[in-house]
Amino acid sequence: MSRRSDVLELAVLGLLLDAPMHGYELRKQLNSLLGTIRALSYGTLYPTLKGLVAAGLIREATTTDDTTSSLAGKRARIVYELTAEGKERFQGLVRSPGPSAWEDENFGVHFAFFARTDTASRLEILEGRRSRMQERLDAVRQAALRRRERFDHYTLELQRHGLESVEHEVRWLTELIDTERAGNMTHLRDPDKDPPAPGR
Amino acid sequence: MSRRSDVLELAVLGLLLDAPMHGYELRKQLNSLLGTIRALSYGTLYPTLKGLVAAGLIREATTTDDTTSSLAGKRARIVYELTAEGKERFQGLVRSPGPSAWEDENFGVHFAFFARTDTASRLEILEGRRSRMQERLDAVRQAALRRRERFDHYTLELQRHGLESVEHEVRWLTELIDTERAGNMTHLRDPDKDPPAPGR
DNA sequence: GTTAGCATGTAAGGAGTTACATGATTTT
DNA sequence: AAAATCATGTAACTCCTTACATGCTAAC
Repeated sequence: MSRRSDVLELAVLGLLLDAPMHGYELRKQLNSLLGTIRALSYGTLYPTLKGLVAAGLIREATTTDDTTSSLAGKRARIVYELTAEGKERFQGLVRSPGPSAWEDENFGVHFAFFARTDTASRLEILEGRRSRMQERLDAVRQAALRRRERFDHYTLELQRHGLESVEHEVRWLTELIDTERAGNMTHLRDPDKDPPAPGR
Repeated sequence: MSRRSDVLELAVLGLLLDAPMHGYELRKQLNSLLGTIRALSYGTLYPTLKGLVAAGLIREATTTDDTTSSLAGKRARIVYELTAEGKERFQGLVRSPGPSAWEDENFGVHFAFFARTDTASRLEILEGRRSRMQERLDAVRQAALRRRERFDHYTLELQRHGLESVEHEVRWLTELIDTERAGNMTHLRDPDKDPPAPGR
């Protein structure tokens, strides 16, 4: 039970799509993926994994592979891999993201799996995110106009820096959108037809 | 009961220090203060206010002031004001911030009340924040070096933009720190001796 | 006179963390 | 042999949101 968030589900499935992994390793990958900003705890991760197993999206890998060292079937670690349903679910999550994908907390994760999607989905997320950011710009600018009296030097400085950061992100997003629209990603293959070579 | 977070307490006390207010108004101020990023809900705010009253830090203002319109003592709104203990508590929070002040969620609130502090406290927060940001830079850079293989184009792009943003913030912080150290804030008065004129 | 905004509140629940508990393996 | 790190898990708790419930006032 205990409904897990879509973004965590997406992240776990996405990582397991690249390679089967056990929980501990998964957490490290997850934290480096999220840019050391969010540090997901075991108290969240392990129950989530159990939930995903119960939902039939992942399974415990029975294959006792000894790629790491010479421990034969000791079963200290539990390696998880995607089921067919899990792969489908991942495609579903990554292809029809919905508004939550352009929230601060979720955008990064969706972006990180862009290589697993198509141009349409990428554009949906990038453009949604840009709209969000532009709304934020408008809101702050209007607030600044409405009452400039009650803000002291520091508050104004904070606001100014905030605006600058958001403007910077908007420019970045615009560049990415233009590149996607142009479609001349000569250095990238279409992940639908020809998925990029996995890690090792 | 229900221990409230220090940052929320700081924000509420800080706003009430400027002017007594009722909950609804407080929420709007709070949200514009936090740059429209966090939208604090009533479900958090009102219980917090009750908690602060119970703790003796704020009180319901008995003075039925009719600055807004001609509603005589109808008691639709509950205007809160700081007690002497509340003012002390605010000074305590703002003067000895501790490590939590340079976290993402709290830094902005502390910064917004810089005008109510002294140079030493400001520098403590600014320098702590800058250290945090530099640690983050180091972590990402090392992660990028350790395994450059398994990152695809998009992941790298996300990482690059993240680095750029954090570098931008570090430069900003450095400027602010230099200004504080130089002490030539000629356009600002010392808030200890001569607090800046409140809103209206 | 009804819609929109002001204003206050509560109950239930979501999404996570912290702290704890356990044991195996690797390094010093 | 001890310390560090790997690895898995649970229980309690925190902080906050959502959804609901209520009533008043301003605008159209």
